[in-house]
Amino acid sequence: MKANLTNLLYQAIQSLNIEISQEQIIIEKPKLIEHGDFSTNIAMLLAKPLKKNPREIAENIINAITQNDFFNKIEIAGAGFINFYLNNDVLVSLIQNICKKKDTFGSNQQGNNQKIQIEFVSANPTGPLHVGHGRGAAIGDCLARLFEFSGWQVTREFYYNDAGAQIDNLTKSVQARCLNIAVDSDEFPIDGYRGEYIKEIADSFMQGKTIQCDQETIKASMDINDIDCIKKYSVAYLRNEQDRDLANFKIKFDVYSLESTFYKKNKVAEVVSLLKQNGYTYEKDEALWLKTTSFGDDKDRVMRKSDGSFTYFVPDVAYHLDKWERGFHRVINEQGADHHSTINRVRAGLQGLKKDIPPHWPEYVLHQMITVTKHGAEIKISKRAGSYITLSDLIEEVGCDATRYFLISRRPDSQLIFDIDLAKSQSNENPVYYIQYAHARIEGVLKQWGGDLVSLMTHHGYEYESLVEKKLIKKISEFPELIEIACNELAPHQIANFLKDCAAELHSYYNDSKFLVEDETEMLGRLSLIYATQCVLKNGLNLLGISAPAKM
RNA sequence: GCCCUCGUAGCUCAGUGGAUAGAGCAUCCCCCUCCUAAGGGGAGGGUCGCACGUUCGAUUCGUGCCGAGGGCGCCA
Repeated sequence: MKANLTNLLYQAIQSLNIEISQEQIIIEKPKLIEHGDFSTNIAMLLAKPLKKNPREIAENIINAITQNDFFNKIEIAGAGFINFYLNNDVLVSLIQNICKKKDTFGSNQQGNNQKIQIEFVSANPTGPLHVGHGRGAAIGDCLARLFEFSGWQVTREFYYNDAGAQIDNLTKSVQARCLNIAVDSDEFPIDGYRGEYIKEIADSFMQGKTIQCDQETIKASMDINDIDCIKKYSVAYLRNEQDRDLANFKIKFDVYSLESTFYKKNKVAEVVSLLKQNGYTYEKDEALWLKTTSFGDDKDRVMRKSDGSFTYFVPDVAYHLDKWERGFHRVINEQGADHHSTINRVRAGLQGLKKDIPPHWPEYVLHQMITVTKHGAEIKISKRAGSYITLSDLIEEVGCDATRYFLISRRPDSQLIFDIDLAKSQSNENPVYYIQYAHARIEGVLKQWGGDLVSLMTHHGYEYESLVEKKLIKKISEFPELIEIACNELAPHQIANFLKDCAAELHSYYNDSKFLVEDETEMLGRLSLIYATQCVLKNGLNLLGISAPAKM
């Protein structure tokens, strides 16, 4: 429709002998329905070069517009905007098109079936997932759904460190708890993990239980000095717990990548020697450094510590080289903003390999911190995890749907306050229920009607005249454009906001008009509009991973 | 000190180079003889952190300052 309009304007302006390129014509969708379905500011842009009053130019343009099949009203407004109003036939076909496309309405083939990998959560198995992981999970999964809806072949991936210093730390903590050393005792490891879950793992280990993880069965040896077994057992225990939390959050990964595999397959060593060979490293203070300053970093970074082990970003570079070699020319990493310093290092490492990897590959979406409040006060402590609120705490308190909604509904780069009271105790006023209720209400009407849905795709003769109808039609027809924007800007929160607005328009319509009326033309016209709205709500909720109930 | 993100209504947050800056919560008023009131209609509430610049037009872009959070480890 936009292209049609651009073309229409282009023809008109050319016929006035005004020099212009198609790209200069910007079509907007006015915020207010009173300003029409489309508008353009072209007359204002032409005012300066033509040295003419913008309203006068607008008038000339309107007079030059030839007959067309789309608009029944074109007028000048404000400082020189030209507003276009769609005619009823176009509105009817917009609605019927949505009803016909149903589940696929809003989807597109922008991705052209190319591969994209989205890495998210990537929590190390050293404790239960916290709310920050939850935010990452919601954002990452929603991005994945958005890209699938946009014609991409998506791989969801989870990377974790199963070897480094933090795992040793976990092992020592569990061992200390096996020995019944209190967490506040001087004998407890200084940087040890102090949450209750460490005690649970220790107890379970001392009872000689077995754990099933990644097709491997691990039996607790009950031997306090069996460091290797404690390590394997603890990691498996926590991996299982994280998987359970993610499953409760309706999130599934396609691939899990382990840091240790990049050591085992010699990939880390290969990366190091390649960087050395390309002249991007030097020795200093018994450590090996990477010249990240060659790629815009403010200082060089240590790759190999003086104790001989590598810093975390070296295997990360190996991992990303692996992603590249697996054919993912588009990769998005979703992580907490506290990790933002890795971006430069990983990209610098990849550039240093001289493998023709683009400088801004991979892409990153960083999310800011979350504050959880209850009864007006911040809460920081959960019993099991000790120092933080877990994702499962949240899901248990407010449910999966509401948790997902609140974690996705804000821009990733703004700090977010998760108000448990709002999400839970005032659940009647909750946006997620508000949206779901709109969907269920429509279902109720359609069920009561009980007619053939096909008749909603072929009806004719009804005039959409009321303001509520026009606003609703405008809203739902913007859905495909919204998908493109959310996908291009990596901004899934826009879906949540859109759905809330869409539900609001529906509720207004519901209160304003009766659908199951005597007049068949009237009934079918209105029912087709709410059915189209239901399709949009359902598709949108699905992109957020939130259920669309038929009844509430 | 340097780098990144943010600063919009009492609170939580959207949004935009253009038309009267929006929503939810909270406050106040009104609406079920009627397809689900988990709903709707209305009222009040704003120096879009501050200043300067670019522009026909800035809340949006740029610079500086102030404030919040994060990063500046041979932690991840």
